[in-house]
Amino acid sequence: MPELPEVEVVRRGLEDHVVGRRITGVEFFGSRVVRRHLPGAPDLAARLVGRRVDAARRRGKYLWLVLSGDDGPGSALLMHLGMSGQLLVEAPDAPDEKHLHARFGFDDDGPELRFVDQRTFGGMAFSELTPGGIPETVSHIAPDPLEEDWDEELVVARMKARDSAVKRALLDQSLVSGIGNIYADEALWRASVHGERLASSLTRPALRRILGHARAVMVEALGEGGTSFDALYVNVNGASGYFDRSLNAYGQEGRPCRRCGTPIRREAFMNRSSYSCPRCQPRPRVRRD
DNA sequence: GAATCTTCCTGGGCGC
DNA sequence: TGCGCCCAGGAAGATT
Repeated sequence: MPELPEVEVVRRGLEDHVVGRRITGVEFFGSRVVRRHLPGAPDLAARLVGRRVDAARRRGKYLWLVLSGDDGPGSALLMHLGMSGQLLVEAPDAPDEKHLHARFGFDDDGPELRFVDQRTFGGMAFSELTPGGIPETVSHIAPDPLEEDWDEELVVARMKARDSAVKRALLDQSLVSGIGNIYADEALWRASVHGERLASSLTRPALRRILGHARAVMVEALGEGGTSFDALYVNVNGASGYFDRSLNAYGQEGRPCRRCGTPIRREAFMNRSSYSCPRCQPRPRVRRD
């Protein structure tokens, strides 16, 4: 599924193939893809037609296309890929995908942009931008570790004040964005910390280490993800090479830990799964869910 | 106000 | 073969 590195690959693809082009046609298939745009699909389409795409930006797993023609901070088409969303740049005569939800045509009659989503957790909406250039509807989302103005010390301080499990804090997008279940497990494995440890019980250096590992693993994934996509195909492919070769914990149940050889365990956590090494990442004495 | 839980959704994989 | 169930995931909104 698309995680932050994959979303960044998509953003770069949009920068290459969509920015600078003027939208001339918009089609939505079904209403679910625009469920966060309360005025509905016709309203969203009307807001987009005739607008040029000036930039493609990202925070965490949110993507947005900055639209031309506004005074002030501007406006954008905000998108989230959810679990299975794909943004594809394709020839207009290419066959429709089974789970096609939206199609955008441009004034140069070149490749169109399509939003395809099997599990329909993804979606899009129109949003005004704040003076800082962030869509208003996601202004509560904290910066992600790959942003230039990422303030690690601020995040460490806020985590230190958290009376909840450190993995829960890592997944809280208002604290730090872009870290999903996979990268949370990988960062905690690298730091040799169990995800149910209370964030407030960890030392500041330990929290720094965890955040540093989260950033590092995403940078490494971005490096690999960036090479596995065709230039004309803005793709999202969670099953690409990186996941097969480089994961140390996530999805590795029963396989030997690459550090100590102990079989990786899987545990239920927050209605999903957590993977960790029983020896390197001992569970805290008092379990917190 | 903070922390936690529920809900949304589809299709692959599995057991029977 | 076909049916039913479980699981995966992010984030908004509801609940504690």
